[in-house]
Amino acid sequence: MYSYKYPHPAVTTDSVIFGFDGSSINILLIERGIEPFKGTWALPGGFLNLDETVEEGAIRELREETNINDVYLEQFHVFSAPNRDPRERVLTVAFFALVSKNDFEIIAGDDANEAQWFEWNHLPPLAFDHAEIVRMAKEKLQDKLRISPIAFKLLGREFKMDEVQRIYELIHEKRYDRRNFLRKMESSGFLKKTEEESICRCLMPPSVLEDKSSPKVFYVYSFDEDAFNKANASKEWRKYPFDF
Amino acid sequence: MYSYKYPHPAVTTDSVIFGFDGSSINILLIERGIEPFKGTWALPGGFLNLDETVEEGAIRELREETNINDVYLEQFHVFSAPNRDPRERVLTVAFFALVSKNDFEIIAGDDANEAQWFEWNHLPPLAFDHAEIVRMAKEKLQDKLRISPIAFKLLGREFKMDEVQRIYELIHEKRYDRRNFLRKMESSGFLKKTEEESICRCLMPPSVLEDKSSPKVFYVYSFDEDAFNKANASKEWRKYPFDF
DNA sequence: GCAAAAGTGTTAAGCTTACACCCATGA
DNA sequence: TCATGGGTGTAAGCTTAACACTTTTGC
Repeated sequence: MYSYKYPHPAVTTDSVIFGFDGSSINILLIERGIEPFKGTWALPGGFLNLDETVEEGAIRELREETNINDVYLEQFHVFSAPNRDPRERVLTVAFFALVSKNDFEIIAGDDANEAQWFEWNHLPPLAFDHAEIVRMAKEKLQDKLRISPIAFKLLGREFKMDEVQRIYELIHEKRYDRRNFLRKMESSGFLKKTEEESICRCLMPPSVLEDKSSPKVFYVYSFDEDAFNKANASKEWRKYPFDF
Repeated sequence: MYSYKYPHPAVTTDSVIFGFDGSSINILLIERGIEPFKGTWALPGGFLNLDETVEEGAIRELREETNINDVYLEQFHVFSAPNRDPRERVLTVAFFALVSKNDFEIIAGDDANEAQWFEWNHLPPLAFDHAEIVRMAKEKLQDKLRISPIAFKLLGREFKMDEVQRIYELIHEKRYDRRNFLRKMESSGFLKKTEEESICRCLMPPSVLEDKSSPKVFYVYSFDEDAFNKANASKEWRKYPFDF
């Protein structure tokens, strides 16, 4: 037992993991294996250890519960309604994470029966106040997308421009003109167009590569994170290259 | 004594209160009356009660420690390094608040020796990790200022346009052209220009009002919060009317 | 009287938006 | 061959940025 002179709340972290699969945005949920809300879908997360920061706790829980490692993670809000957990006073620090869905093999662990992706507009009923947490995560993601090149964290190292456009369209719930989108994105100066030669090697399935009869060329891009960080530090760039 | 099966961190709230006095931005600090860091300046804040949200806790602490009531308050980050407080594991939810400095009479209360405003670029050494908290608060304030009409919370109900401009210049550390600033601000559509007649009544000291010899007319504005909220809800407005 | 602040328009450059056709690919 | 996706340019409208002089006020 741990005793304190004054009452202390329990503290958890919960993570809204957004995963893009090339055509839709998904959120990773786990089915709770223990009470309360046993059998209900919930955000991955859990109690904070006393020797770790909330960031470290969130990362650990992701690894333990879903087998997801090494992702972009950002805290966005504390949810603290006194009765949000029926067991005791539990305050949660909410994070969102962005991943390329296909980069991970999801494996449910620990006190989760199952871990599964859901299309982000068709989530099942959620435990606790997790629906509210998801709602706010979407809002914060939208805001953040406008001012930083966060979209690329939903993609692999190389990607086609229309995948980027799809992400912006899904998050902002808006359609964009293909040519205008391309032009503005390229003019940010942080996207490298991969040499056409290498394109075939990178993205085509082997069966296609072997057929030398046609070029099969598409432009493939990668995000130049170093260039961005340098420009960002010196504050010498257009106000909002990623505001669409 | 309060006992738990698992260890729980203590939870506090800390608030960075930005106050504008017409020419500079200030931060309200208290001098700690108790150990640790007794006699050192620190952000107002304190331990969370178990029957209140973090927002309610932050508001209560402000009232108790500084006599500030009824302000705009927004949480922006959780600071959770395991050793940030020498006493025990303490995790803090940081808020920032915006006030018109002259609206409040600051009275130190509780476990504070004194409460005092400091020009925000000349703060004394701070207790705990409060310098880091202030640093991040300034960053978040800058971001938030770009996308929302938060500047007006630093001003009274009526204000002159150059006060608004001064706020933007101080926060973004940048000078703006007076005419361009005025034009863009007015074109947001959310500023009401007070009738010139009423200006004399509102802002002039009585001694000046009695001297009828000259008009003493300045344009005075107020922010139309209702119009903004309505427009904001319907999402039918220019992308960033407040991005300077 | 003099220094400081408030009022006021125009122009050029840059950015955003709208729009249509051709070619290659895969079914 | 037909539907789909990917590649490409231009013109109009809007927003921003740069710029100076006059009047009023407070000292």
